[in-house]
Amino acid sequence: MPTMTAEHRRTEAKQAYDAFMADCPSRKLLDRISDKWVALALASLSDGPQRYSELSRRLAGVSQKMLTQTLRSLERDGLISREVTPSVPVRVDYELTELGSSLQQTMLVLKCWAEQHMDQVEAARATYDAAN
Amino acid sequence: MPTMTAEHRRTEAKQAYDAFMADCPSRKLLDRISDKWVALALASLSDGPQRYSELSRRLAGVSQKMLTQTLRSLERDGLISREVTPSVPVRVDYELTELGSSLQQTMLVLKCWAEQHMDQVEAARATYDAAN
DNA sequence: CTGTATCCGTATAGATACTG
DNA sequence: CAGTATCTATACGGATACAG
Repeated sequence: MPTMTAEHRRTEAKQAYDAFMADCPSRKLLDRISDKWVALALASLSDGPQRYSELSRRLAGVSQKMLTQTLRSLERDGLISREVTPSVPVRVDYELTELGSSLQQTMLVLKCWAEQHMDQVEAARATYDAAN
Repeated sequence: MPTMTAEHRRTEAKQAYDAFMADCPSRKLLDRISDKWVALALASLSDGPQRYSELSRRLAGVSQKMLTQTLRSLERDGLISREVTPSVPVRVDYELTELGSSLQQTMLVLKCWAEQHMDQVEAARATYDAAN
C-alpha cells in the first residue's frame, strides 16, 4: 500500500505554493528572478558556458558588483554552476544547470518580448502621454 | 515593386532592438516588466477584467501606492485598459489588452515556474549554504 | 582575471493621512 | 471605492579602491 494516495499527490503538486500569497516563499523567489540582470545573464548563458569577463562584456553596462551579486544568487539557487580553474590568472566559468535551463527558456522569451514589442509600447506611451 | 525586400524586413525584425545593449530602449522595458507586481497583476488579470479592489485583494500584501503605480505603468505601456464607471461610488475596471495578453502568457509561466521549482531552489540553497 | 570591501546618492517601497 | 499626497527608511545600484 502506498504511503500517499494519488489524490494526495495531486493536491500537493497543485497548490503547494502560491505567489499571490504575501508570505509564500515563491513570492520571494518570483521577486528574485524578476530581474533585468537575471534575465540577461540567463539569456547570455543560453549560448553555452561563459567566463566572468565574457558575461561582463555581453551584459553591457553591468557593474562588477551587480554581475557578481547576480551570479552568486543564481549559483546559490542552483540555476548556474561555477567552475574555478586555478591557473594564473584564475579563470572562472559559469554554466546553466538543468534547473537554470528550464528558467532560461522563459526568461529568453521575456527578453525577446521586450525587443519585439518595443515599438508598440512606445506608440502606446505616446498616445497615453498625449492624452494626459 | 515592394519598398522593402524580404531580406530588409528580416533584418529589421531580427535586430531592431537588443536588450544586451546598455542604452537600448528594450533594456529599460525589460527592467520595467521584470517586476514582481507586474507579473502578479498580469497573472491575476488573465482571469478576466477586474476591479481595483479585486486586484488589491488578490495581490496579497500590495500597498495602494504600488498597485496604482503598477497599473498606471501597465496602462501607459498599452498592456492593460482602464475603464471608469462614474457611479457612486466610482467603479474602475482593468482588463488586459491584446498586447498585454501576449506578455501575460510569458509572465504566468514565470510565476508558475517559481511555484513549481520552489522545492528544488530551496534544496539548492541548503546545499550552497552548508558548503559556504 | 575575478573578484571583495566600502562609500554614497538616489530610487524605491511602505506607512499614513486625506480626497472626489 | 479608488485613488492622491507626503514622509521616511532602506535597499539598490554605481563608483572607487584594493586583493588573491
